[in-house]
Amino acid sequence: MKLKEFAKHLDLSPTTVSRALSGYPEVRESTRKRVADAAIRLGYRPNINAVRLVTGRVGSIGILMVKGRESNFAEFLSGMGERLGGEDIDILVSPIIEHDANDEMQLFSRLVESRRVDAIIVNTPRPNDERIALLHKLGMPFLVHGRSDTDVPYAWLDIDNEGAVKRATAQLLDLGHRRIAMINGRPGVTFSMHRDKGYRDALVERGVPFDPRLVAHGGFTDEVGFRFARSFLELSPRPTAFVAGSMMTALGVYRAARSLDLVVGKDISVIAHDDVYPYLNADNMAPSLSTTRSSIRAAGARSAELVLQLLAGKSPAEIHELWPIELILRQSTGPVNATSER
Amino acid sequence: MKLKEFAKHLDLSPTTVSRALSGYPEVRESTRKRVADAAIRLGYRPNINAVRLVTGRVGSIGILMVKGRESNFAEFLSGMGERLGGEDIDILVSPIIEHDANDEMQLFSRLVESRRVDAIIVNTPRPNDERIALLHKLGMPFLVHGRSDTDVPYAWLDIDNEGAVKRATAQLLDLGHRRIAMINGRPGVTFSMHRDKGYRDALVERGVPFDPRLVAHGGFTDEVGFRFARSFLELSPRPTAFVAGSMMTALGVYRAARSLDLVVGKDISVIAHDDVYPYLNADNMAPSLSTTRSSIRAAGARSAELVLQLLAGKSPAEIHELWPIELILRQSTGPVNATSER
DNA sequence: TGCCAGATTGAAAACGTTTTAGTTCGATTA
DNA sequence: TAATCGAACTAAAACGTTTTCAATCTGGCA
Repeated sequence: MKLKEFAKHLDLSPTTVSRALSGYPEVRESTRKRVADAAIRLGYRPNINAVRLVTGRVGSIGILMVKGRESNFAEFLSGMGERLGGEDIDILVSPIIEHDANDEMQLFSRLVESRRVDAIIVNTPRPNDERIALLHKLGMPFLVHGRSDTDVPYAWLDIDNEGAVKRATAQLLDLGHRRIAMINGRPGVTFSMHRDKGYRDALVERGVPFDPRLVAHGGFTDEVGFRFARSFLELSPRPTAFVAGSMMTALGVYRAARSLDLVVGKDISVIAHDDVYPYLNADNMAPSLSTTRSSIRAAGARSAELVLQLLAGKSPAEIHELWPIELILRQSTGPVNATSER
Repeated sequence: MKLKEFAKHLDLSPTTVSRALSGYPEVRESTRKRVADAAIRLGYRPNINAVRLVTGRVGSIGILMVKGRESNFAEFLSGMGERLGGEDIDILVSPIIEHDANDEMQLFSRLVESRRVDAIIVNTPRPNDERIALLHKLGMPFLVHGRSDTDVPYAWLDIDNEGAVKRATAQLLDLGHRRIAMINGRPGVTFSMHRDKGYRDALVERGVPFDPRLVAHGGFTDEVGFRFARSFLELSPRPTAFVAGSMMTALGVYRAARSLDLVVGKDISVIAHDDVYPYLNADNMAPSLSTTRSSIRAAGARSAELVLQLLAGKSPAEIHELWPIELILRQSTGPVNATSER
């Protein structure tokens, strides 16, 4: 059913019908009602592509899905979904095969130049991220989940990674730990660097020397957590505490401890960052895991909201949100244990 | 840069330029090359919405994201991405807030009637799924990931859940287990029913009586696995083996066992279904976990391929794929242990 | 030379809306 | 009474492509 045909049914012009459905003021209330009812009854719905062409607005937000970053991606996405559920706005997911910076830039250009999306969400930025420069140059509204380090003004939402890790590390120092291992995220991305800084700052403040051999970088998997934890625990003297980048990494650390007959919470302490997955819960781990906690789903929901504000005309320079992170102590942290320092 | 302007630069008509870029045969090779080069140099890209309007093709595949089903969703999505990476096709994710069947139907109607997508993927179907009936009626191409039980012809890709669970259960029976608990997925969806059937059939074939108290249904979370496993293990006599619906559930079972000082692989046996997540690996669990294994990411990739075939005109009735599942035995399964039967 | 087929190219219609620039009509104002 | 105004509506242009139909050009052949 096309607009023209539908309008004829109603004995109105397409103009009036279009205005009635879009809620313009210059149509009589009774007419509007009549149109709205008929639209439902006859099942008329505007062809979205015609609308997009003529208005220039697309009604969708683009986001890249990079292989290997999907666990967080899903949570973030469904957070966006929570906010966007009622709105008439879709999420356009552009899959990207390799994490090849060039490919990614191409994809952004395509998204922008072919007018597929009204705005874009950039995730896991690096310092001086060229994606940010590109989008700024192209004049496409965008929100960065995380932060970069660049002259370009941009809208962002980030959690206080530095503060969180600093607090976690300080907590472990307060418990008497001096050899604290850090299993961080992939190298080169801003959030890993912020976490590194939080870790070092905490050590420096207490006058504990920084030992680069106790810091590792890698993806957020059980496997990575296990490997690094094992190799750290083979050092002599070995670390008595771990700061882990994710729940998955922490699972690996737990496993490494068990494999060496060490008891988490007694022989070694662990604090991990918890992105809050629906299927895995820090309280439920054995022993329960101390965490710095921040729901990535909430970040997704808020990001969607901020994008809407951006689209409503708010200046990117006014959109900067840094979320504080709570530290939740559970059973995986305890005072340093003399027998375990070997 | 618009087509008209771009064509003027080249001293050609819009017609010829359009044809050159779309690869029609009636344009001279030298002209095509000239156009293609200029397009890159000048950064011309057709306005996708104009193209969509005039061709009626949209170049995107729709999929609903239902809250609470996201862990598998991400893997499936990134599988789709693997296949769609090179194609000029996007994935449109429609978030849906509540798992309210009515809402879901509305959303499907919207997707179809406003011409946002060329095809739709339906996931986690129920028997006699009304979504399938709707899409069939509306004439929208769609692929079901999983199976329903309906008269409507439809294209589907599914794994052999029934066979997998039957084999897993049979294996446990072969090891001498007689009281085998089953922690299945959510009730009412087809795949859970198929798994239930596989479980029962295996018991029946060996003449072991079916005990409904040993079967539970729930979401695929650590929490659910733990709760059910605990309550099963408090039965008397308690089960000596578990069939778990997912890796997450299995983590919960492991935890329940540890909490009761039972050793997995000796005191109790566990076989779980592994959807193959990048961040959690059956080999890496302690003890390593026996699984029925099928990559949901691979299913996503293949689904994308099948949708492309559907769009190329292949009949839905010809698209039926049932994937066999391998059973991989690791350390979590062992012969029934006399001391553990209490 | 004149004609024809095939190879290229172009003009204009079409896609289905929204929006601009009116038009109509009754009520209000001077 | 004539002019003005505002409310409600409409005709037609515009959005940026693809595609249909037609025109032109080229070389081969009689």
